Amino acid sequence: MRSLAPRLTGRRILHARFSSRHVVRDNFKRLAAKLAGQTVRGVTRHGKFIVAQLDKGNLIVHLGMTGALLFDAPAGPHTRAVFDLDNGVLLYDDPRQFGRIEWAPELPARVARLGPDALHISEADFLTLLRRRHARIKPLLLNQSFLRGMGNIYSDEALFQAGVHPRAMASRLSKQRAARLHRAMIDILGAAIANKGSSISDYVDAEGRRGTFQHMHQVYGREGQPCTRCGAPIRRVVLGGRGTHYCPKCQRL
DNA sequence: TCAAATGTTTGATC
DNA sequence: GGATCAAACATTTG
Repeated sequence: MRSLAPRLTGRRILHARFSSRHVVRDNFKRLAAKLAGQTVRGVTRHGKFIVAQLDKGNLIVHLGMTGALLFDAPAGPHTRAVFDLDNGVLLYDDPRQFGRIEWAPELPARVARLGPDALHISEADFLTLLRRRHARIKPLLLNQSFLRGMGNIYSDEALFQAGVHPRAMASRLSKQRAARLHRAMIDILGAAIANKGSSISDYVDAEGRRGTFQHMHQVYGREGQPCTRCGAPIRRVVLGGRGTHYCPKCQRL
């Protein structure tokens, strides 16, 4: 977002073309026709969705797990969309094709009706939401209908910082622990943004630069390595189908 | 060589 | 309605 918005806002889309049925569910030609000649009036974020407001309607992009929007990069084997702009070319690359590109006159319900943003929810509201849920906290943090914006890495890191076990029941968290988790989410997301994200294998921003937050991970990807706080080996389990990393000593159930 | 892992969402099923 | 799990896909790693 930080590198994308300044570069894209105010630009005109001259022409667009697509090559992935997975990423683009619409008819390619129909979507291209919707975009041609339109100017980007603004770029906003709705949880993990990127929304470019056009003269008419919105171009909605989700990067999935491996998607990337890149300015003036050479097209490669995983280029799924090409946007010719009046100031260069914007590519959408996505090896696994879990990402999505679509156009809509208004935000579709599944984008508009996500939970509150993890970066903006108040401590009191967060506590209220947690109280209503009979679910383990880690998978719940990943549920975008509950809270928008948290991904797998940052959920593990926030739970570690807050000292909360990933299997803890949301509704049973004490007010103090919920407050610590709220603080940790905002801290972790803020630090990750400041460090331009976590480049595990191939994540890059719109200018093609890798992030550096991966060097600051305390638990994610550190299975078997000593906890930076207590020295106990970091454990990896699967919760809700996602790899989950935590310190069994610092994060008690 | 092959099984398992990877940053996400959805749709089915209970 | 809510919780849980498999599936969509390509590539890397052990």
